[in-house]
Amino acid sequence: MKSRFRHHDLLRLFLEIARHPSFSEAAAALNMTKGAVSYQIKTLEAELGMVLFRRTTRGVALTGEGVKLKDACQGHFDGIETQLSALRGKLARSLTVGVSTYFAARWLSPRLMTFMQAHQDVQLRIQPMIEFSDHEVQDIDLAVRWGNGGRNNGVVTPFLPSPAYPVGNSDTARLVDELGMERAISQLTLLRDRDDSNAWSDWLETTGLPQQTRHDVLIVPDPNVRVQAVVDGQGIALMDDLVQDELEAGKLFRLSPAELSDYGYFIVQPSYAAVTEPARIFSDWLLSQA
Amino acid sequence: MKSRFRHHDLLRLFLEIARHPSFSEAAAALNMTKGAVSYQIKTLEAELGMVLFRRTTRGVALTGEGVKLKDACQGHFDGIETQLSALRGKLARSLTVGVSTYFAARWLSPRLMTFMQAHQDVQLRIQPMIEFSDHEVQDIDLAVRWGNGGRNNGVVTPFLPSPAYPVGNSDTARLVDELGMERAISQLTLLRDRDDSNAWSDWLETTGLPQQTRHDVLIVPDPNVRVQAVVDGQGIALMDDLVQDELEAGKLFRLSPAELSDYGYFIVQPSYAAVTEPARIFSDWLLSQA
DNA sequence: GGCATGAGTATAAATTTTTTGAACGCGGTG
DNA sequence: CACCGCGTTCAAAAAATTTATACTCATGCC
Repeated sequence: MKSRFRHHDLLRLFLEIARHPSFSEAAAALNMTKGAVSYQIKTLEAELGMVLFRRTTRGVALTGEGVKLKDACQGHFDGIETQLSALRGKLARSLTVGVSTYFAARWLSPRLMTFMQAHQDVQLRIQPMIEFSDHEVQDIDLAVRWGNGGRNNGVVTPFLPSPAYPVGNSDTARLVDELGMERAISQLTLLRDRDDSNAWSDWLETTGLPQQTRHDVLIVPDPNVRVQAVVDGQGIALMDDLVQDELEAGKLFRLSPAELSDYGYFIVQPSYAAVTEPARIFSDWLLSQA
Repeated sequence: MKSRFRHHDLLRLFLEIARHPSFSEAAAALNMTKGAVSYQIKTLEAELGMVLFRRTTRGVALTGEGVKLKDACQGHFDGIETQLSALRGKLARSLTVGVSTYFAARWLSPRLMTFMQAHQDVQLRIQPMIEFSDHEVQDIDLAVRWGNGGRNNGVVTPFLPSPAYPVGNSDTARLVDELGMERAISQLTLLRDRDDSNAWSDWLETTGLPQQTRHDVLIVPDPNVRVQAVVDGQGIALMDDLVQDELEAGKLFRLSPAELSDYGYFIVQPSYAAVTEPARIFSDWLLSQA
């Protein structure tokens, strides 16, 4: 238990040195001094309790034990390095992007083809993501988040401004028409995206309407589900221009001209993830598409 | 090419740390501080350009990449360590002893059985050795050499004194009888064991006979061959009591009472070889048999 | 809700390991 | 017989690792 796994680098170095006919040549090839090579091999020999090289005045040659050791290890180290570079390579060309299904379906999907064609070498995975906290357990390299940019840990870059405004179905819209927003809102369920989201209170502040402590708020984290809930008359929600289709089809109605103008989509580079080349590329592409 | 193979120990350490649910626990198990563990993993992550662990406030868990890396390396490292200990184990129980065929046949052979029986776990190999310089290329752990102990590089232990005296066949013996040693010797070929051996000149000095520069010396390195050459009347040689059989059979005759009393057999522990357990055991056994 | 707990991290100092650079000894070569 | 190239050695320097300590943060327990 005294020495804890401290000889694998030495073994790897030994394999390299064993390829040369002398310590001096090996040292030159490896950018070391011959003294260092001598020291390292001496250390390894002591560690293993065997003599690996026969020293002569013209150079060195492996002993029988040296040859056996070389044969025993070479394959394994080659294997490690092969798999390592395979992993590195695969990693260097793959990218997992966390997005909501809402954003994926309504904005990303239609444009994705152009990215795929321009960067066929990038292995892209679109990972559905509801809660932000999910990325921590899903090994996401990059995320696209909706909101006003706050409350994210990582590097946040705004890329697609998309003001949010309240929408409702036709019945709701009629109610707002009849009673006016201030009275109607007290009768409607406010659909929220997160427990701690302050989107509604931000919006109320924007309009000058009174803040209200309410009990009937309903939390529907997934925007697609939230849209459907609104269509079904479950309440009203703050949505953005990505519901264009529903607005045009008459399934949803904008209830107020007031909007949260600083809301939109942000690229989040999680603080725990390394900034890989594909992440940069995808990030740039997103910005170019906004 | 900047970093030369300096991450295999880190990988091995990573495998070990990955077995624990937290850096703190891993650190305790490995006799390190958690700071050291944190530092090492950070180093490895930087080296590989990937994040291996997800850090939470309760501990750590492997990321997807961490799992892949672990799976990729575990087998290879296990393989290395298995083969290493196999090699170490085999080595620790094997022993190659360099001896002349002469000594092997006439002294060692008859006694070897007792050693084999007493140490059945030692894998013994008797390596024929003519020239001393041979051991350098034959990975010999221990050698038995004849002579007066000089001219060996390594630790030399005298173990079997065996004075050398001149022997000849019956014709030669008769010649010496008739002419006396001093006159006879000038007519006889002196068989030598090595080019640079001074056994004959040592002997001549012992007897007080004049040194002679001669042209007809014949070098026969192998003692068995030398014995045969003497029997065949090729000349005279300095031999020891291991030719007892030939003396008793009347095939050889001792030509003079003068002998080289400091000659005999020596155990040589080559300076380049590690002193292994079996080498020590065999060495002790030799001494006990003398 | 406050606060002790245990996790990973950060930092600087201490310690250990490795490398360097300049002898040196050895042995083969011209 | 001097020279050259090679491996070794040694002290000093440099680099790496470990330690000790403090810090942040989320969790769990009153």
